[in-house]
Amino acid sequence: MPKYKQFNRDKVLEAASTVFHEKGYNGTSIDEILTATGLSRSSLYDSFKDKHNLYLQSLEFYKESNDKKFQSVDEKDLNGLQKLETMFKGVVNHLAENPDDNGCLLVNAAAEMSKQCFKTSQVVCNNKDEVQNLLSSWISDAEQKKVIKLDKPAKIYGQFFYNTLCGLRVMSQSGAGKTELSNVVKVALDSLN
Amino acid sequence: MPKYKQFNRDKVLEAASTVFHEKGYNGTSIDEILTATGLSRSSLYDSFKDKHNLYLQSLEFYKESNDKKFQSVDEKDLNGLQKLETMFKGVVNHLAENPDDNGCLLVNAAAEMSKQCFKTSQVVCNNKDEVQNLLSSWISDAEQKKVIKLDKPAKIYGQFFYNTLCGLRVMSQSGAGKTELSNVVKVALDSLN
DNA sequence: AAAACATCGGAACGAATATTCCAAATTATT
DNA sequence: AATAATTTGGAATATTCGTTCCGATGTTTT
Repeated sequence: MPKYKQFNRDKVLEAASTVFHEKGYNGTSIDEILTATGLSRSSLYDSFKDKHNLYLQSLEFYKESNDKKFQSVDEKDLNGLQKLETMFKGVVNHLAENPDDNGCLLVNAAAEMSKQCFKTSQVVCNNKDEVQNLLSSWISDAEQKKVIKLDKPAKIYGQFFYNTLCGLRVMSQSGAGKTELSNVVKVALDSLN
Repeated sequence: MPKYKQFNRDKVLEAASTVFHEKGYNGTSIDEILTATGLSRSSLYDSFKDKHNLYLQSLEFYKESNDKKFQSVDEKDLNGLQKLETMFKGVVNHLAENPDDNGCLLVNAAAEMSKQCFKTSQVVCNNKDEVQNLLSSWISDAEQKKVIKLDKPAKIYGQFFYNTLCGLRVMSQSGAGKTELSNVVKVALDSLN
C-alpha cells in the first residue's frame, strides 16, 4: 500500500501563496517555490500538476483563509456597523503592522493575471461579489437595527466599501502609512451618516 | 555625422508601456517589446540600456501622460467639486469603455514591483502624493467657494478620493461594470455633503 | 519478511529568456 | 565622392526557466 504524503497540503499552499504574494506569478520560479514549501520537485509536479495549477490552488487557499477572517468578524455579536468598523480596523492594523505583506494576493492576481487567465479572473470576480454581498448584509443589518439611515440601497454601499477595501491594499503598496489608511476609513464610514 | 534616430522616443515608450500595462514586467519578453515598438534589438539596448531601465522609463512616461489628464481637468474653468466630478466621470467612462485596458499601469506596478524595486516604489509613491495634493486642492477650492462644507481637513479628503480612485482600477480588473463603478463614485462624492 | 506501491531526490532536457556582438546599412558632413 | 558617425538586423551566448524522468527510499499490507 502507498506511502502516505510527507507534507501537509494546506501548509504547502500557504507557503506557495506567500511566495506568489511577494513576487507574483511570473516573478516566482519553481525553485523558489520548492525552497519555500520544502517540497521536492517530483512531489510538486505529482501533487499539483504544474506551476499554473499550483498558483490557482494557492489563490483559492488564500481566498478561503481570507473568507475566514471575514466570517470570524461576521460571527461576532455585533451590529452590522460595528462589524464593518471591526473589519476595517483589522485590515488597517494588518497593513500597517506588516508593511512587507505585499497588499493582498487577490488584488495582485487581479492586476497581474486576470486579463490573461480566465480562471484567475473568475476567482477574483467571485471574491468581489461575495465580499460585496457580505458587506451589504452588514449595512442592511445596521439599517434594520436603526443604527444608521441610508439614502441608497444597501447593495450600493457594499460596492462602495469593497472599493474602499481594494484601495487600501493598493495604497499600502504605494507607501501609505497607518494614519493615511485610517483617515480613508474614517471618511468612508462617515458616508453612513 | 550621425544618422538620426529612426524612431520617436515617446512613441516607443508609449508602445512599451502598453505592453507592460497588459502583461506586467515579468510577463513581457523583450521579443514582445520589439514587435510592439518596431525597434530592433540593438536599438533598444543602445537607447534604453536594458529591460528594467526601459520599464522605469515607460512607467515615468505613463505617469506623465496620466498627469496631463489630471492637468487638463485642472485647467478647466470649474470649481473644485466640478473638477472632481469631471475627473471621476472620465475615469469611469474610460474603464467602462476599455475593459481590456488593464486598469492602471501605476497600480499594477505597485502590486508587482514596488516591493522588489525601490525606484518603482518611488515613482508609485510620488504619484500618490502628487495626485492626493491635486485632489486636496480641488476640495479646498470648493470649500473656499462655499460649494461644500467640510468637517475634516481637505488633505484627508484628498487621501480618501485617491483611495477611491485606486479602488476603481482594481474593481474594473475584477470585472466590475459601469453601473458598479459609478455607484462607487456616487457614494464617495456624497461624503462631501 | 517480502511484495506492492507511492513518494522522493536529483540529474537531464528543451524551450525561452535577457543580453552581447559584429558586420552591413544609412545618413550628414567635409 | 569620401569620410565619419550611428543605427540596424540578425547571429550568438549564457543563463534561467518549467517540466520530465528514473532510480532510490520509505511505508503499508499480505
